[in-house]
Amino acid sequence: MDRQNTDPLFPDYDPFSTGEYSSLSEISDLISLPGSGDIVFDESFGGLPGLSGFSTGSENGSTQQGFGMCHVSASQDSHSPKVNARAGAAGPVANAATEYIKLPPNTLIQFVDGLGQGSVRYLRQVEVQQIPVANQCVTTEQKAQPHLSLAHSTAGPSSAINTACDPYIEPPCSPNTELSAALVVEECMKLDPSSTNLPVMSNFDPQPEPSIANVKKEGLPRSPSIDVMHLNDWPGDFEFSIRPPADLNNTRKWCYNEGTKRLYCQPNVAIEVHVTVNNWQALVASGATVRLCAVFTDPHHRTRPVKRCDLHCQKDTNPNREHLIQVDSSHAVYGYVGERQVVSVPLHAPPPGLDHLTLLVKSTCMTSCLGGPNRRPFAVLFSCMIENFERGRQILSIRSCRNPFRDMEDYKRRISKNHGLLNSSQRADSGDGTDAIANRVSLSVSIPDLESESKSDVQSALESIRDAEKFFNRHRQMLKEFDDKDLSGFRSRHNHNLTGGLNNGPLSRLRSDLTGGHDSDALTLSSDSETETTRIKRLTFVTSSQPNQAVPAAPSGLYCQQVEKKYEAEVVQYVERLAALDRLKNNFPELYESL
Amino acid sequence: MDRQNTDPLFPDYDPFSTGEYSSLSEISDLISLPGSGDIVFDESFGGLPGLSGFSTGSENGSTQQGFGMCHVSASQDSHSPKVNARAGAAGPVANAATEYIKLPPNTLIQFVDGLGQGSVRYLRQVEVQQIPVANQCVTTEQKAQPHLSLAHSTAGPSSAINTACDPYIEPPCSPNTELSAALVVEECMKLDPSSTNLPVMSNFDPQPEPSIANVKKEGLPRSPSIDVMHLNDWPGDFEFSIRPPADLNNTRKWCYNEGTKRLYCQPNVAIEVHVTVNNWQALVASGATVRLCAVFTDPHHRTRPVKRCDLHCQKDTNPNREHLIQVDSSHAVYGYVGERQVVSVPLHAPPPGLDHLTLLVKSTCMTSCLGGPNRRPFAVLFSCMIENFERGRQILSIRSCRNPFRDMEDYKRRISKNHGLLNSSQRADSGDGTDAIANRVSLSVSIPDLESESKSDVQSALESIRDAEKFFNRHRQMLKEFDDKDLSGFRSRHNHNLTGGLNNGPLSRLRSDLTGGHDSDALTLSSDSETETTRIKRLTFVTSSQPNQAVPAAPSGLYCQQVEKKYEAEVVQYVERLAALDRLKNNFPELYESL
DNA sequence: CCACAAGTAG
DNA sequence: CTACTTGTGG
Ligand SMILES: [Zn+2]
Ligand SMILES: [Zn+2]
Repeated sequence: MDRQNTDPLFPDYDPFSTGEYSSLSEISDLISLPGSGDIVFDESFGGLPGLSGFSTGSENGSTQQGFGMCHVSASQDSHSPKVNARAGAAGPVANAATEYIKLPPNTLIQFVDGLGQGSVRYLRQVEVQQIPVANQCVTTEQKAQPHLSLAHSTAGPSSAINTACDPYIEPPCSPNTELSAALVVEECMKLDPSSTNLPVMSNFDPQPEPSIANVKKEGLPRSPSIDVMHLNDWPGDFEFSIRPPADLNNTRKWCYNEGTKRLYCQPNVAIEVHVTVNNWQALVASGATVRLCAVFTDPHHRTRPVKRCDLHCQKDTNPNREHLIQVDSSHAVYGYVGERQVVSVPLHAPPPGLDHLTLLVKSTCMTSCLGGPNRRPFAVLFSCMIENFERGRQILSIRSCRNPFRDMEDYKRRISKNHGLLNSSQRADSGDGTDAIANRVSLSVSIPDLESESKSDVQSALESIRDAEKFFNRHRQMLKEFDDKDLSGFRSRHNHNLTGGLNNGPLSRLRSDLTGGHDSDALTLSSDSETETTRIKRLTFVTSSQPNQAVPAAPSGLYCQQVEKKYEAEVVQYVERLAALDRLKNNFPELYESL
Repeated sequence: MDRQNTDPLFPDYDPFSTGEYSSLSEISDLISLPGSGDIVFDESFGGLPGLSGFSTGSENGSTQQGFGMCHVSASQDSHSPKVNARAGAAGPVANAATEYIKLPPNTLIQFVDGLGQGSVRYLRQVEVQQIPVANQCVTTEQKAQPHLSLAHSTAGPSSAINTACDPYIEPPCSPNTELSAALVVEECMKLDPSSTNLPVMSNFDPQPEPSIANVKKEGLPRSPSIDVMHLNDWPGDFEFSIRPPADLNNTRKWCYNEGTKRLYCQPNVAIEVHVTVNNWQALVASGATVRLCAVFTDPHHRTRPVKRCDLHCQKDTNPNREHLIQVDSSHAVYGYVGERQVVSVPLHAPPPGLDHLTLLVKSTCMTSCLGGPNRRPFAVLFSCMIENFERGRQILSIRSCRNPFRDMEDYKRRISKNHGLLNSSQRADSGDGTDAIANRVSLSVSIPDLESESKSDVQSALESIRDAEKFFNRHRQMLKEFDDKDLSGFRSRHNHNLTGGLNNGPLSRLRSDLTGGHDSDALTLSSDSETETTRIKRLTFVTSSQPNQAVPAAPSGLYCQQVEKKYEAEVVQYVERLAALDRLKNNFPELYESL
């Protein structure tokens, strides 16, 4: 995976050029690994194009503010130390099971452990492999040596049950894995992820009796560290839950995808979110609040706080203008937990007849805002807080954009297309589409025999349709360019003829060319239903050098189109596409109508 | 022209809602017009969505920094005062001769004249009409009452000769017009611009003898006020001129459009610009410099300084990081003229054998940078400065973007397309393209008879080609959606059958549908050159209910394609497009090859 | 260099 | 809602 520097402001900076860097073993000497510890990537690292930070869970297993750490495990082989860490790559990251990014050279690595700290500038590029979540985090040489569990309390987000969450959000994983969604840093070497797979320890624990006082507070996450590593719904003892707007949406300002559980909304448009718990009295009496906090769903940016972009922040005049996520309520309290913006709304009993509270939640920036979310998808973490302890959480994935409906549809399309392409993406591609004219021949009706094909029927059908798309795409492009180029060049040369030109001038020649000479050249099209009165004067299709010929009579119900032989391939292909579509319409109307 | 609020951050704010505002006459009472004066729109005005400022020339007739003023002329009728002003509307503005924008209500208007100042909040919406440049600025009721010339010196930019400039740049206009490119504010009333047109006073003056000392400095623009209202080339006494990179460009980082005289370049990529004068000795001896200053080409933003965007400015670490336009030279001096960033490079004699100096000019932001140029095209004003007097100027229109080549081509395309559409845009459009299937019929071969058409031949040909484009576009879109939707729905329902399904299962049914049932249904295609060995097994085109029929023999050189009658229209149209293209290729190869 | 993403305008 | 614009990624 070659990642290029595409930063518009530093086009000449190549963070991944090779040849001048020392080896990883040099690094290991420099930092003289003491066995295990943490590596901190400082701000300068985060400022490098292509990478936005580096972090890992700390010993207490929870979140990390700002730029993170790498947990370092000393390898048995002292010559090839390995680093367990999370790395953040800027920009969208594919959901592939295994993903490699590269660390730019000259990254300043600060090493921290119990004995003190040091720093080292890492000079050589390195690849970072993302190990799928819910797999144990191990290094290559360490033969699947499972880390011992740190024995978290049974309560808390990591012991959640609800696994249905946004696809961007990693499924819940065992708290035993000290570093979930971990990355293995190693020197230019890719691992087969299957070799490092470990069985997932699913420690499902029965919920204790819901109560305020009796809960073991040591086991609950304390407020100053929001656990952003486990973005799974966790109703908790009080069955805290949120209900996104699941109903009538007459405006075009937001929409909700039930399948992906993602809310698409325009910025600064408040969305109703219903909050329910199982014991309003107890919670209200205890001063419980709902705390909202934005978190990047992508694990690579998980540890970075989600902020507003500078531009919109400056334009805003509200006192809470720094806050990306806001709640339209006079009771809303805006604050910070570390660098993370949070807004809290005290719980109060819902009005009689209702079992839920309604929060008017809005995002004040767009997911795409540069300098803010910066195209990184994020979610809002709804936490039920009692005395600064989190007693339940719910995730609402949010995409704040100008065209919510369009984007939701586009997303669905993309997903289904990716699914369709998954198994057939490796086939030999017919024609690379560099030259519309020259390649047209190669597109000629080379539909493989489906009967003897080893590929699945659906795949073959899909490829056929995809070919059709390419085909039309190419023609469209050609015509477009023709249109543009033609007239710009043409008009400049023949501009004097534009009005009142003679019939034998260049323009009339063009006209004649376009109409095929004169109407008597036109092929009469045989058709048994077209009447003379409805027939429109048509352009002819034979070249002017081709004399008109008698048209063979078409069988009833069929239409016979005569064209020059050189057009045969294209016409065949075109008609084939038409027919395939039509057949699908007839035989799978439910599929077709969904278009 | 209804302009809607599309600011993503204030979607609910409607600056143009009506019904709650007082009338313009109320305003007139409040400000009690003293005859004439200036109205100042403050920062809060500029912060409103849809408008970026309001300004006019002051009494000395030159530029205005920051938010500008309206010159107010008391009307004879005291009940309807009129305001002459320039208004700046955010966002791209069409180049139409007459353009209306609206002033949002509650705009704070500060009135300033010799007697003092006052302010008023203007409560009612107002329309502002842009009068084309080089027209006298008059108000409606004032019957074309020409302002007396302020008698500028004959030297200076406004008396320039060179009128060849970027299309975005307004042509030079007479200095007599106190407010060029002026706007007339009036209450919800549009004017016929022709009724206010005044004859343009073209005061072309012979150039005085070139010299340093003898020039009448009072007539030359002094440095603190850069004249941005006349963005035309003005070589001046010393024949100051610049030459953009007119030659070999092997990189893909920039390009130059000779026709529009616009430079397309990536940000932070230095471009060679050659500077020539007719007397190096005199200029160098007098300490002359070349001063570069960015100016928005659009008259609506002309008076606003061009700045870098905050994001890129913050990321930069150079001392000159605030400067959008930079010169790669150790002699470059960065400074400000008012709010405008300028960079000056002292002139020195070119090396022997050369007649020009080379400046390495670069833009550090993109034209599209939000918070900076913000998609507003700008140009670099090259001024030959001697003792803070401008003695010559040249304009270089610049577009700084990521894909210079693509954008240049796109621009050419757009221009030529607009030209092509200019006279035929009012024709009844066939099919609005909302439904691909339903509208396909309406697209059926309705090519008008070119012989009897009153439109020009070229226009007709163009329309035909454009129709073809639409046609292909529609098909492509349909196929694309079909592709996407089809498999997503299909796979979810038939996923269990994807491997090892029986031949009579749903998949085999789909396959059969796609292949037209079985191969024996295929129409054999009559063609006199296709051999059996090269023939590829084809999908069939008739529906399964349609029995196979004998294919009529095609005439030699022709190919006969039989299809169901319902496909007739589409096939006819398709073939027609093919043939039209081909004919153009044969008869106008020079046009075709330029594709 | 192409396709996609996503804001913007009519 | 459609088309266009324009940065981004492969
Ligand atoms: Zn923003
Ligand atoms: Zn910028």
